[in-house]
Amino acid sequence: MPRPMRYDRQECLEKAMALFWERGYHATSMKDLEQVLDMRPGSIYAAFGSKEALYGEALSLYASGMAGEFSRRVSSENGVIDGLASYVREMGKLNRDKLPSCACMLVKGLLETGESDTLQQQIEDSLAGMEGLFRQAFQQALEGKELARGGGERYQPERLARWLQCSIMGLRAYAQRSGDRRALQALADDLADDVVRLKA
Amino acid sequence: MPRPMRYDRQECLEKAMALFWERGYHATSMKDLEQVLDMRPGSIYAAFGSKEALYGEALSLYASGMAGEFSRRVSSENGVIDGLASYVREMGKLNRDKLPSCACMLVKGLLETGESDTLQQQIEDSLAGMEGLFRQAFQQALEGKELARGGGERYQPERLARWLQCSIMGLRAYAQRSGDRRALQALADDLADDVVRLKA
DNA sequence: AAAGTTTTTGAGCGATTGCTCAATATTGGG
DNA sequence: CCCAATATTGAGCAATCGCTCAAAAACTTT
Repeated sequence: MPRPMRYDRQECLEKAMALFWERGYHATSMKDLEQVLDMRPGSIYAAFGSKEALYGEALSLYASGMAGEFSRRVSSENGVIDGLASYVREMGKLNRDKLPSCACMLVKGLLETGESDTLQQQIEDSLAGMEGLFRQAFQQALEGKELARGGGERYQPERLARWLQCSIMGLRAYAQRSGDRRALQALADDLADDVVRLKA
Repeated sequence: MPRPMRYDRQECLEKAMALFWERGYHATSMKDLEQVLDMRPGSIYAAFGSKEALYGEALSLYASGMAGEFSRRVSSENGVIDGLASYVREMGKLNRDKLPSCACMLVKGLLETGESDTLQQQIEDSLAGMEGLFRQAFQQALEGKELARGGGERYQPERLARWLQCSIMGLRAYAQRSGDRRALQALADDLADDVVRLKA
C-alpha cells in the first residue's frame, strides 16, 4: 500500500560516487548532487541521512568496485605476478574522458579530510584493505614459487604490498596531471616491469 | 608620510601556507585565515586580492621551499645518487607533529582543483619544475658515471625523474595515513635503496 | 472511490561563504 | 599641530551552504 520508490538506491549511489570522485568532497555541493541525482533535498536526506553519510557510502561503493576489478584482473592472467603487472600497466591508459578522475578517490579523500574526521578512518580502512589484497597476492606468488629466489627480506609479501600500493598511489596522482599521456604509459610500463622483475 | 604596514607579507604567506597545506583549499575559510594571520578581511584582500590569489602565492612559496630543500639535500652528499637516496629516505620520518601535513601540498592541490582551474596550471607547472630538477640530478649522475653501465633505456634521466616523482608522490600520500610509522620508514628505505641500486 | 501508508516535494531555515567599503587609525612632512 | 597619504578595521552584503518539515503526490488495499 505504500507509494513505491521512484529512485534506485544503487543508481543514485553510482551517480553520487562519480560526482564526488571527480570534484572531491568539499567542492561538491548538495545542489550539485540534487541536479545529478534529479532528486530534491528531502529525498536525498531521507535516503542517505547527510552529505557526509552519502559520501561515505559512495566511498564504500568505490572501494568495493576497485577491489573487484583488481581481483578480476589478477586472476585473468596465468601467474599472479603477471596479473599484478597487467593491473599496473593498465593504469597507463587512465584518462579523464573515461573516468570521473584519474586519481584514486580514496587518495583524494585521504588528502582532503582532517585527521579527526570519521571519514578518514573509513578511507584508511579501505586503503588497508587494498594493501591486504596486494599482500595476499604476493603471498600466493611466493607460495607458487613465482618470486625469484634470493630476494631475501625484500620479498616479504607485506613489504612488496606496501611498495605496490605506494607506486599505484603515485602513478594515479601523476596521471591526474593533464600532461603527456605517453609519458604516463611509459611510467606505468616501467612500474609494471619492476613487478615482473620480481620473477627473474 | 604613509602609515607603515603592520604586517610582514612573508610571515603572512608562511602562516597562510601552513593552514592551506594542512586543511586544503576548500576546507580553509577566510575566517580561519583571519584568525591565523590576525588580520581583518579588508587587510587580507588589500594585500592579496582574493582567497584564490592568496592560495596561489602560498603554493609558490611552498614550491620554492621544496625545491630549495631538495637542492640542499642532494648537494650535501658526496654523490648525486646518494643525495637523492638520502632525500627519499628522509621522507620516512614525515610526521604530522612537525609539518602541517605529510602529503605534498602540490599533490593535495592537484587532487582538489578542477581541470579548468587556473590553479591547476600553476600546480602542474610546479610539479613539472620539480620533475625537471630530478631530471637534472639524474643527468648529472649520468655524466659523472654514477649510474651503472648497461642500464639501457631505463636509465634515461627523464624516465628516472618520472619514476622518482611518482614514487615520492606515492610515498607522501602513503605517509598521510595515520598508521604505523615504522612501516613508512621501511617503505622509504626500500625506495631509497631502489635509488642506490641505480649505481651498482 | 475511499482510506491508509509511504515517498517526494520545495520553500525556506539559520549559518556560513568570500568579499566590500565607508570609517577610523597611524604615520611623516610642512 | 594640522594635513595628506596610506593601512587597518569590522559591520555587513549577496550568495551559497547543508539541511528540515509540513504539505502534496502516488501507490495498494479494502
